[in-house]
Amino acid sequence: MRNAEFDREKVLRSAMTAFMDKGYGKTSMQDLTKATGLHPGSIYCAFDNKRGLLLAALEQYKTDRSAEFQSFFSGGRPVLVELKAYLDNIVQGCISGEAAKACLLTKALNEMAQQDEEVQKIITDNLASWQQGLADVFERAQAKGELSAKRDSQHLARFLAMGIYGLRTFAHTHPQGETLQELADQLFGDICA
Amino acid sequence: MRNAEFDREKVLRSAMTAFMDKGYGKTSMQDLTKATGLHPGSIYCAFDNKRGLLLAALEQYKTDRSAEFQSFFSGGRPVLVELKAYLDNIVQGCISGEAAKACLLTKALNEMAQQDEEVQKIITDNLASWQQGLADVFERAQAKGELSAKRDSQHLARFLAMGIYGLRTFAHTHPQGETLQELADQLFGDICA
DNA sequence: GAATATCTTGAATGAACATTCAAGAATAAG
DNA sequence: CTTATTCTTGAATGTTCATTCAAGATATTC
Repeated sequence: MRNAEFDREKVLRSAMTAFMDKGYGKTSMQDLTKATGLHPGSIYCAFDNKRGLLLAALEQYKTDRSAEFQSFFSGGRPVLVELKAYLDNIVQGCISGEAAKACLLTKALNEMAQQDEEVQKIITDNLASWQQGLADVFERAQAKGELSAKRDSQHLARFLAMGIYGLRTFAHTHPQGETLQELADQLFGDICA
Repeated sequence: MRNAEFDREKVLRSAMTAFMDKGYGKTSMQDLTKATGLHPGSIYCAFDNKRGLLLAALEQYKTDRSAEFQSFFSGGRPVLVELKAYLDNIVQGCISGEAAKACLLTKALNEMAQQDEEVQKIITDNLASWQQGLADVFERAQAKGELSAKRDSQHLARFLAMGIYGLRTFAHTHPQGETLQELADQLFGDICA
């Protein structure tokens, strides 16, 4: 007997950032061995192949981001205050340029569209549940009377999701943090008016 | 003496769609010879290499989209009506799924970010001039009294550009046309309120 | 119509890549 | 300590890819 030596979470997180930096296609197996510290054989033993490593990384990404989301909306403060903090955090991520200014999901979605149906389904499912999370937030804000119930929470969530997608792409063209913060503030204001 | 036999514009347009379908990296030279009808040697003679073909395709894309933009804002109708038609046209493009629902610029930008500085600069310059075009439209609407001059035209253009980027990414996850049209209408309404 | 310049063709080249595998190393069980 | 099991290692494999180039084809010029 003998146990695997590597830390699965650490490996998946480094694979994640490698994929985010270069994209799935341009990330070579050599890049991945360097990033993870694993040798090719170990990767193939643990994850089948490069695509399997992507799938596992996506799973880990989902776990990590869900936890992050929960921590932002723990309920200690007014819902809209929590939402504002969440948005500001996204803006900061765009500014710092960490991991090519894109989340793994949207980056991979842009790359894989119409090429790998299974991956695409995993990604869109993840994004849909994130969007549902936003809808729940709006629902809660409306239930607590912080937000007019005139607009449907699902509508609001869709619009915010669209705005966040757009913000990330916009960040690629405008690295200036001030402009991004302004846009995010306007987005927040339009939704919570 | 002898002149080149192929139609440069046709070749570049087919290269454009090939790059949009698969992305630059995953579009092989074989794909490109099939799409353009040119043999490898001809491509290398005319465009130096695969990257050169991308650069030329980007140039053609800029020309084509500029012409399209001008045709939408020719001035025959109220500016805001023209703008609405322009937005609806983008929504239709997203629905039909033509060319992976993304414009070549944003698709390539997502793929090349932090990898090819020259290509990135060309793309961001193109996007900046498109955004300036939108700002000019808002300026004109304000000058004609169709739109309140309270908000800066540059601000409005930034917000609309962000919305359109977001709409395209959103379309990847939600193929339903109804939702996209709703989002576009809300975006238009928020801006031209 | 001959000469010349240029373009076209597609097989050949070498590099980069994902993947495999057999040998070696390390741990656990007896 | 010995044996059995599993993990690790990294060179080898075969494929795919961008790129090159020399031979062949075609148009223009004189």
